[in-house]
Parts: sequence; structure tokens; C-alpha cells
Amino acid sequence: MTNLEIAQLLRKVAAAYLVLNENRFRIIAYERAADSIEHLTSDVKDMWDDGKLEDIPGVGGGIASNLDELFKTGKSKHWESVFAKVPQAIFPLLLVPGIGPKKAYTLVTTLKLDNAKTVVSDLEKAAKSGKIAPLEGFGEKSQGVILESIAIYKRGQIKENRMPLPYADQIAQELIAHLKKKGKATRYDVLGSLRRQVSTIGDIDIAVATTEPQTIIEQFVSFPHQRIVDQGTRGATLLLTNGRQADLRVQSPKAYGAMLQYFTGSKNHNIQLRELALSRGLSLSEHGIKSVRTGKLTEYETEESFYKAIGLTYIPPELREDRGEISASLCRAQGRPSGLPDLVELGDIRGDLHTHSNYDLEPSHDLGKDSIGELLTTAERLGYEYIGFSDHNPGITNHTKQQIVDIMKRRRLAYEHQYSSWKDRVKGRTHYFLMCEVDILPDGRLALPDEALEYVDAVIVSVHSAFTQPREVVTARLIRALTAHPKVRIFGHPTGRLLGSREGIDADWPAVFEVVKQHDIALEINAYPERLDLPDTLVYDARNMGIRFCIDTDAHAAEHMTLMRYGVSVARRGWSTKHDIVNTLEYNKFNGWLHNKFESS
DNA sequence: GCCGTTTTCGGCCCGACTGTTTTCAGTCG
Repeated sequence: MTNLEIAQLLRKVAAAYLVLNENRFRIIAYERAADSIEHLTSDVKDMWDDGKLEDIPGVGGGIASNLDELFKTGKSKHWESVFAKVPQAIFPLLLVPGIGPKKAYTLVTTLKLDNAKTVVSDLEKAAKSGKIAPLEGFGEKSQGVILESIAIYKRGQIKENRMPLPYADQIAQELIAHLKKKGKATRYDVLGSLRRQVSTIGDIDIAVATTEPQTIIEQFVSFPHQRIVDQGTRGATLLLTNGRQADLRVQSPKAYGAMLQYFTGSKNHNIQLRELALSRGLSLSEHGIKSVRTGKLTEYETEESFYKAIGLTYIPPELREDRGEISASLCRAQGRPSGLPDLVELGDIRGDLHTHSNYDLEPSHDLGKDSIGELLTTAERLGYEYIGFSDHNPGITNHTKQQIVDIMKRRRLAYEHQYSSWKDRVKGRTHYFLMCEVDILPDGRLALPDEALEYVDAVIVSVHSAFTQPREVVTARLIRALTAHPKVRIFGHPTGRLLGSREGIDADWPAVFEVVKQHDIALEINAYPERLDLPDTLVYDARNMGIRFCIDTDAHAAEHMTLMRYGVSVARRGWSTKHDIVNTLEYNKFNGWLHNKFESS
């Protein structure tokens, strides 16, 4: 069972308990455990293997023993008995927006909808024939709302796609640029998952600190849209032309900090924060901080002052996921060590090691669009000290081994020539490394013979095929490839996921990371929009093991090299400092690391 | 059911919105 499936099971228990009028704090406990497990960085099953279920926040003796039974026998007798006490047809209805456990129960029992498979369309028929309005607690209006919600539910079933972060960010920047054309404002920020730089984004939320709310709201709704969903005095909601929703919230500058904090989330971070504050007699909300004793509300202009008022140091948005950032912030505020990390920043990056030029080495996968010179010039413009050219290896099915060696030999000469002519032409200073992105074949061999490796500085190894192998097979495959040659220095886009279209491989990551660590290989954080791979949760785990990373763009065109900041955001969400990232090293030290000379960072 | 630098018992996040109600329940983020 995946973490998500377990979380859904726990929510199902909570819903059944709600119908059964169980103690409401027991219900909250289940919901909290579900949220916690859904956002957990490691597999619950693995935690169970290690006997550490109760280390999960919100999981205590009760839930842990039921999970134990679940993993051992496939079900929990206690939870099964809870489910048996309520009609099964209520559960599918919970997926319809606006219908919760209570309403679902009322509808299912009074209308006698007992078929769980057809309950949603049965309810739709009942609404259309006017059978819902007369029910106690319902009316004409809620009958109409239910019909609309079922329509939304059905559309959602067809497509529930979140956008990769870079696309959402681009739309948000366009929106903000549009807002800046009119009205006075002191601050413009994105909110929610976008501000926390989560890899995939649902809706786009924007906040503006202004004393001219009406002007800003009117300017917002003049952005190209399909329709205005909502427009009020405190904000507005648009359905954009791409089918996504955009929310605007306006607030006066003097109360902006609390609002920004509240809507940045995450939900679990805010819940933990409010519990901590309450233990100190403070009640938090989007309006400010209230003293429980006197009831007096204090407003905050900035998030820094808001966190400070609770006795914490500022917590960067990327860390606000309830992964221990609050207790880490407490440590620092009390002057104790092991506080929050000083997160890596875009400006710390000194080179991009994964770029593809248009030099044709008859590769196994796609060529880049731009020339070696154009990539070098872009690296120079970005202020990089070095760049790595990591074209795909020559195809292995259409070349003999000797042909491949010859191609790699010719390639080295070509790059040397192109580099010196570029250097003379533009007086460039950026250094280069001649790399190669080598396929990890399905059996774990490298798609480049050892003789050809003589003509490169180092290689990035990556999986580009056979993504669905069983875990044991893929794990052995990766370990074989990572230990195949000392020039294997970077493990490219490790999971191979493509956001929204491919899950990526299923490997025993702790076992793979152990090998990565032994050989001082860097895990790549690939900044390409659909990849953002390694995922932030695995970055967090690997970093805890002392593994370092290389943030690359995988640019197939010079302009892609500017996407580096999205890779940096993944590293930040994984709690990385610049010392965790090899391409923050100055040229000489990086050169030493790349060539396996173990210089200290 | 969970949890603890005031607690192993006695608490448990906050507010907005909506519709059906005459003061509140349910749902959501």
C-alpha cells in the first residue's frame, strides 16, 4: 500500500466515525494522521519494517497497532468493523465537492441509495427529479448545488492535472506584471504551494499589499480569462484561458504579514504553528495574533515580525511542510545549534553540468538545439565558472564498439577546437568539462564502452528505458551502473519521472543511496520543468545520509539554462545548504571532485 | 486517538462561507 492509499483509508475511518458521532477529537486524530502520512518523506511500509510507526507525527499506539495488523494480514479487523456500521454508499459521495460525511449519510439513508457503485449517478437522478429539496436540512438551493457539484466531480474524474511548477510560476509572473501596470501597492507575492515551490501546482494564488484594493481588483479581472468566478472587496477569482483558477487577495500593508503567512501554508505547518502559539497564550489567524487572555488583536506588517512574535526565527516558505522546521526554528531562536539550514541560493551556483549541444555524435536520444559557442556564451552571461557538455552517448544499436570509440575521439577534438575558437572570439573565461550522459541499460551495463570513457572527463549516468522493472531488478541495475567505472560521477534525473505523465522507477532508494555515498557520487537535481528530479522528499532523505547533489538544467537549448532556479527550489525544499551542492564549488575544487581527487569542500 | 520544557490526564487550530435556520451545522482550506 502506498502512503496515499493509507491516508485515504484513515480518512475513511474518520468519515465513518463522524457519521457514528464518535468523539470528535478521535476523528481529528485520524485526519491528522492521514495528513501526516500523505506528506511523509518516507514509505510507511518501510517505517513499519523498521518498527518506527510511532515516529510518524500523529500516529500513536492505537493507529500503529491497526497499521501493524494491516501490513501483516492485509486488513484491520477494528477498522473493518467500523466501516461495517455505516452504509458503504456514503464513501463515493465524499469525493463530490460540498458533500461531507453527514450529508452523505442523510442522502444515502433517506433516499435509500444503497449501491456504492452507482450512488453518484443515482444521487444525480434524485436531484433532477426534485427529491432532495424536501429533505430536512436541504432546500431548492442545495439541490441545485449538488447537481453542479456532481458535474464538477465528473469533469474532475476525467482530468485532475496539476501544472509543473515552472509553468505555474510563469503565469503568476505574467499576472503580477499585469497588476503592476495600475494602482499603488507595496508588495506582490505568490501564495500557497507556488510560494513553497512545490513541484506541481493546482491553482495560482496571488497576494497584494495595497491601500487601493478596488483598483488592484479591477486590474486583476482585466487579465485574459474565460470567466470571472468571483469578485468582491477583498479579492477576486478568475478561470484562466488554460482552464486553471487564479485567486487574488488584497490586504492593507500593516496587516499583510499575517495574511501572507496564513495563505502560504502548508496546512500542517499552520496547524503546528497555532498549537505552539496557543501553548504560549496566543491565537493565530490570517488577521494577526490575538492574546487569549485579553482578546487583543495585533497586526503584523511582515512575516518576520509574525514569526518573531511567536518566539521563532523566520522560516523560509520552502520548509513549511511540518517536517521538523518549527522545532528547528525554536532551537535557533533559543541560541541552540542544529537549527534551520542556511538554504542554498541561485547565486551560489557556479556551473551547469548537464547541457546538450547540437554537436551530432549520432546519439541514442535527442540532440540539443544550440551550438557549443552559444551554450558557452550563455554560461558566461549567467556568471558561471564552468559548464559541462553532456550529450547523449552514441546509439549502440546502429554503431559498432569501434565506431563509438572513434566518434568519442572525434568529439573531443571538435570540442577542443570549438572551445578555443569561442574563447578567442569573445574573450570568454568560462571553463568547460567534456562529459557524456550515458544510458543505464536495462541490465545495468553502461551504453558506452570503457575504451570510449577515455575521451571524457566524467559521465552522468541516467535511466532512459525499462521504467517498469520490479524494485529488486531496478535496484540491482542502478547499483551495477553506479559502480561500473570511476568516471561515473553524477546520477542523472534519478527517478526518471515526468510530472503528470510518468511515475518513474521504483527502486530501493536507501540501498541505492548507500552506494552513491560510498562512491561520493552526486545525485542530480534536474531542473527541467517536467522532471524536477530528484524529488524534494528524496533530496531530504539523501541529504540526511550525507550525500551531495549536482543541480543541472538538462538544457537542450541555451535558453533552458535559465531554468536553474527551479532545481535550486527543489534543493531548498530538501533542506540543502550550498555545502550539499557540488556545483557551488569553485572551479579548482569542482575539477578535483569531478576527477575523483578527494579534496575537501 | 494523540500528546507533553507548566501536563501520563485533560486538553486538542482558526475562520469563512453557505444554506437552512431563528442561533447553528456542515464543509472547506
